[in-house]
Amino acid sequence: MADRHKALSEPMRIMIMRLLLERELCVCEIMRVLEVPQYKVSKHVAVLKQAGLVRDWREGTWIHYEISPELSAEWRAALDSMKKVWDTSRDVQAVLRRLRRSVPRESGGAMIVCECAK
Amino acid sequence: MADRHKALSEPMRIMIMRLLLERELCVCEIMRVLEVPQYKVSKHVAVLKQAGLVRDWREGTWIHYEISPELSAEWRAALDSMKKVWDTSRDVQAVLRRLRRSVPRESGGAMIVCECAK
DNA sequence: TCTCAATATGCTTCATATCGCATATATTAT
DNA sequence: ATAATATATGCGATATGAAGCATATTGAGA
Repeated sequence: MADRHKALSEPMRIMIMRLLLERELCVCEIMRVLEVPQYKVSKHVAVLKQAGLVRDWREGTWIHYEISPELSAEWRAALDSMKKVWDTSRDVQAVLRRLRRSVPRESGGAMIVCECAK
Repeated sequence: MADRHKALSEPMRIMIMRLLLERELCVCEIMRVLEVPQYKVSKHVAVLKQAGLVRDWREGTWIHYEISPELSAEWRAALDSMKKVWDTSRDVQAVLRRLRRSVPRESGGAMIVCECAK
C-alpha cells in the first residue's frame, strides 16, 4: 500500500498517471508529451506497473499502458480525488494541453522519433 | 504537490496521518499507539508539517498535531479517499483499535513514559 | 535555580532511488 | 538474414531518505 503511494511520490510518475487517466498511451507518446528521454519513461512506468497501478500490453512493436483495471474501488476513488488535486497544477494543465494537441512530431534533436501516433 | 505525496509515501507517516484524521494527538500519544521511539515520531511528523499536511501547537510541555485546517478542498477530499484505502489494511485497523482503547500506559521498557493522556 | 518530562535536532551510517549512458531484446519490414 | 524502430534493462555515480543514538531546547514545578 505504501508502495503505491511511493510510486505516486515522483513528479514524472504523477504526470504519467494523470496522462493515463485521460487515455491509454504507448511509451513513445508519453515521452513526446513530457519531452523526456525514453529510458526515463520506461523506468518510471515500470515502477507504476510494479506497484500495480498500471498494466501494459503489446501491440506489434510498441507497448501500451493503461490504468490497471484490477484496482479496488477504494483505489479508483482515491485516484479520482488525486486527479482533481493534480489538475490544480499549471504544469499538469500544460501537459494535458500537449496531449490533446495529438503531440505534433518533434523536428530534430537527439531523441528517437517514433511513429506510433499515426 | 509531489512533496505532499512523498510525505505520504512512508508507512509510519501514513499511520500518523490516519490517526490524525481520527483526532488531534500529541507526540507521546502517537509514539505509544504506534510503539515507536520518540525521535521517529518527531521526525516523521516534521516531514508532514513541512509538507503542509499537518499543523502543530504547543500546550504547556507537549505539542499537539492535527490535520492542517488550511488544506484545499481538493486535498481534503483526497485525504478522505485515501483514508478509505488505508482502512482496508489490517495494520491500520489494529492501530485504530489501540487508539480507541485510550492507549493504556506502558509498564516498563526503555521508552520514556509520558503523562499527557491523563 | 535545578530538575525533569516532552519534544526537536544534529550527525553518522546504511539503504534506496534516480540519472545518464550504453546495450540488450523484441518485432516488423526488406 | 539484415536493418530499423520501440522498448527494456544493466551498471556506475550521485543524491535522497530513514534508522539510531546522542544531545539540545523548552516549559513546568519544586
